[in-house]
Amino acid sequence: MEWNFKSGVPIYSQIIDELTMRIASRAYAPGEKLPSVRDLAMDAGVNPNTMQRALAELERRGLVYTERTSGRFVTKDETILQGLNGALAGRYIEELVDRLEKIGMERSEIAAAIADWLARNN
Amino acid sequence: MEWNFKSGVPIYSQIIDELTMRIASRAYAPGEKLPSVRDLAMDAGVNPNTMQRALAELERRGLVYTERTSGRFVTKDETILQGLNGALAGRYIEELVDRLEKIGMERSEIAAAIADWLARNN
Amino acid sequence: MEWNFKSGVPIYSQIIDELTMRIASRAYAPGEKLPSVRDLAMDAGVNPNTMQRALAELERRGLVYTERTSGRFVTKDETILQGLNGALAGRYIEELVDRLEKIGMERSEIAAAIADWLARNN
Amino acid sequence: MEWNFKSGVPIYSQIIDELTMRIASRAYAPGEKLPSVRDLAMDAGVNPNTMQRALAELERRGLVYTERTSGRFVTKDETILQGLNGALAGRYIEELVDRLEKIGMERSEIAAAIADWLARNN
DNA sequence: GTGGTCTAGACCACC
DNA sequence: GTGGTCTAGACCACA
Repeated sequence: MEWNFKSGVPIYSQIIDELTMRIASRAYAPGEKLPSVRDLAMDAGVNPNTMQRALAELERRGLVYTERTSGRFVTKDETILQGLNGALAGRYIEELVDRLEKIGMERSEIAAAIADWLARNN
Repeated sequence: MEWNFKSGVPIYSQIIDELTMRIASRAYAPGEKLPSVRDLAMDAGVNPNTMQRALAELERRGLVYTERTSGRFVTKDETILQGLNGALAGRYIEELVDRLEKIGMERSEIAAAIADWLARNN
Repeated sequence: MEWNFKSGVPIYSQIIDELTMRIASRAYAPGEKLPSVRDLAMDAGVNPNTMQRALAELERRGLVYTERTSGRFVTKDETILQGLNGALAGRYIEELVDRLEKIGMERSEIAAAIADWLARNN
Repeated sequence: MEWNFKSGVPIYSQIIDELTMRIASRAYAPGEKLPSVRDLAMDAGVNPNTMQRALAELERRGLVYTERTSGRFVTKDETILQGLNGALAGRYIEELVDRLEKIGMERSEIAAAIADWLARNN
């Protein structure tokens, strides 16, 4: 697993994104115990407090839950996990469209380009 | 314009990507004179040698050309600029598909999700 | 049992309140022997002198009595215990009304809100 | 204004409660600029980070909003402020009922005691 | 000046 | 060992 942080964006926010992605992709499976805050922090090369902050936010969003003395676990709520996929997909698609519009493509061209790409790389 | 570099990826390569994007999006218009290497380097907060290396590569790719005594200019070759758009678009689309596959979506779901998104955000 | 002391209020006074509450709620039953001053002090994390002062005041109020050689006991006088309930209830109710007035509610609104709450949580 | 913190309860959480109360009571009026994080922190005798955390939570709840470089302001959204009153009132009433039940009173006695108190102190 | 982020290091409760 | 809280102090962007 790689932890590449862009400058100019809060690290804790990038951590949230990365962990969200791992949960959505089931790299961290539902019900699975996450590494400890300290381990995750060391792995990512950040301060435990920073990792703690990211995990607290994930908990607020219902993606993980805390078992006081034994650790944090990925939610088993499939409703949340499904919604997660939809939300992430939407964000990613929007980012693509933004990028393509930024280089001057119209919505119709974008749709065509994607359809074309998918046809050629199926 | 922002210069946010990810760690773990060669800076000069990220510079190439950024400048390519600016040329493709016509932020640097065809025939326009680019800022000096020194200015670009300072702006990006990198060593001038690094910026020089990136520009040399762009020149090799035909995106810019050097006027010996007066500086570097964006190519006016529309064929190249058009091809650039296609290439960039392809890379972006591929990245999206990768991301969506990473969170467990099938090609068919991906196509559906994009079509859906475009329909809802037209 | 928890002993959480607010700063800014004399500890012995908070101890009196807490013990009064325990007696009113029959957590310390009528006629029951209280723990020793030293034990109570250790449990509350205060100086034995402080606990002693609080117990003396409870004795003055007739809530406990001292059996010279065997310790302190909760009063068995039901009149006192009943009065205690009334007094405590009055204090609690007053505190609630104060709080609600502090956030801008009128007496009539307060009465309505309480009635409403009791109806919904019966 | 007093800042008395109970031990055993996170300070930032008590700060949230206190500030919520001040907003609900219009001690901090809608649209009013709050003191700076640093000033509030000094006033409460806590670390600025602790105050920051509390304010971030209030912002998440929509009670305050941030104007990047000029400070934090109380929301002007009357809907939120009204809802706040209801929520706070509910919490306070529940706490009273809990207390009275703890000293052995039945719901019917509680209702009677409150009605009685209000009648005597109108 | 403002809010926001990050780190380093401490201490606590829980089991 | 686990998560949670708090402090002290630094640095940044913004206007």
